[in-house]
This record gives sequence, structure tokens and C-alpha cells, in this order.
Amino acid sequence: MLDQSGSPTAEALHAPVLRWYDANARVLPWREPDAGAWAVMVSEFMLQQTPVSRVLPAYEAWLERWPKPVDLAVEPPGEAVRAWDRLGYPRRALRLHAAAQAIVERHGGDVPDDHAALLALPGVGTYTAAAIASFAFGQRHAVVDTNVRRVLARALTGVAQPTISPTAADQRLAVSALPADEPTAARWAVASMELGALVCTARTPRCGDCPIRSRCAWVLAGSPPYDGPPRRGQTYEGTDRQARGRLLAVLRAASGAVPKKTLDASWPDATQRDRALDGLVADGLVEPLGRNRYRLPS
DNA sequence: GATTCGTGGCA
DNA sequence: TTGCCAAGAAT
Repeated sequence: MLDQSGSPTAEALHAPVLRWYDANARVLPWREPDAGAWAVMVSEFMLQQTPVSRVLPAYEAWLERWPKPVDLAVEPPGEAVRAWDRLGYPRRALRLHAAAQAIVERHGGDVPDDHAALLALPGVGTYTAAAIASFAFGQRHAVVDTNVRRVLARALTGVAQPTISPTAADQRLAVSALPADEPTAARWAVASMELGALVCTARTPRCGDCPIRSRCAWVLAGSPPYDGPPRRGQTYEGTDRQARGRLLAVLRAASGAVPKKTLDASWPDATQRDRALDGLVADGLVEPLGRNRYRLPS
């Protein structure tokens, strides 16, 4: 089943991918039938740019401590930052805390099932709103993350793409590839994402295990490598990000206020260190106290 | 559209 | 060893 351009139609991919998912899906706690929308939401925040293996322990501890949005909402934001541990991008912890408060204030403490209401929450963008609506509430949305983007690009357009955030064109392609009926669309969303995570991977795709290899435009084209401009590799060593991480690690480990002198010991360059600390304060991740002391925000 | 924002595992 | 990559959002 091919369209005018010689690429397979999306409909031809649905059944084999859904069958593959039924047989190969990972068992993950946020996918359990009784997980609930809050569990899905917590997992989605944590999984933004952080691998599943590192999310699992933090996720379990988080839901044990804060089983409902209101449980988190009544805590100081600094507790969320502390519990975030080393997942990275700690502003996500702050946003999840703010989102929990918004859920209590605007939605009676229950994660909303409306896509627009989800999108209005702090830290919830196009992807996360669609993911919660689809995974937790079974709705029909294009859930376009880096996995889905890669799967559709290869299978339907036949090109390898660099790992960047999905574009408007990727979004349109995903919408056009969505099954018509709601429950099938919801299963397709999680199944196509799982295929990207386990088989159609970025570095070394396991095409031998792929349920749609016989229809994949990229495979049929000889698996051509990405030929566009090279991506700028993000260095980490010596950056402000690393400095911020060091400072925040000291504050997470402390129970209360920390003297600036203690923070100073965590990064050698004074100019960069102070810039990083100012940035953390500006982001609301650190609260300045009197007498040159700092702590996680209360 | 391009940047900024953590952290760690792995080929 | 080092660059790439991991369920993005906000600006």
C-alpha cells in the first residue's frame, strides 16, 4: 500500500505496530491500569529529557510521598527540588510543583482531562499535554516526542533526522498518521513511541526486530545516513549548567541554610559561580537569606 | 528558529 | 576517550 510518492501510507503501519506493542511493551509503573492521571503526569515531567532507567526510582519515591496533586501543592517548592534529586533540569521540579498548585486551585485537585487546560499548566507543553490526554484519558491526540518523530520520519518520509525537537512539519505528519477512532489512536500513540524507544532507536536501530521493516521508506531506500548540517555538540564540562548543578547539589544535601562560603567551595571560578548562583535565584530554585546564606526555596 | 537549561550511560 | 543521546519547555 503506497501513496503517490512511493511511501507507505500510515494506515498500513497501524496494525503491525499495535501487534508489536502488545507483545513487546515494557512493564512500567505509570502504565499500570490503576496508575491514574497524576502518576502519568509525574512520569511525563520526569521523562522530559531523562532516560527511563534513571526516572524509575525517583518516580516511585515521589508518588509514595505525594500520591495526589494536593499532597505536593502544600509542600514548599524546595522540597520538590530536593526530591528531584539528580534527574537534571531542576526547573522541571519547580514547574511540577506549580502545576500541582494550579490543579488544586483551578481543577479541584484532579488532573484535568481537557487538552487546553493541560496545556495551560506550568511545564506542560505541546508534547506533555497530548501525552497526558492520550495516555491517562485515552483521547485522540498526536503525541510527538523525539521517538515518534524519528519513527515517522524514517517510515513515512524515508529520511534519517538529527535529534532535535519536533517541528511544525513533524507535528502535521503525526496528525496525518493518527488512526481515526479514539481508542486506536491512543494505543497508536504509546505503541509508536515505544517502537522508537526500543527498536527504531537513534544510534543503532534494530531493524531486524522491526514489525514494519518491509514497509519502511528509510529501509527501502537503503537506510541512508543523515546528510544535513552537523549538530552543535553541547559541551557540559566547565559550563554555567555544570556550575549550577554543583551549587544546587550542595543545597539539596543540606537540611537548611548554607553559608555562601560553603557554596564557594563547590566551584573554582568566582565570576562564573556568582553568575550561576544569581541565575538559580532568578529561576526560583534558590532562596537568598540574610548574612550571605542561601537555601532551597520555601 | 535558536538558546538555555542537568546528568549520566554508552558506543 | 569523547561525543551522542535521553517521553521537552520556556524564552
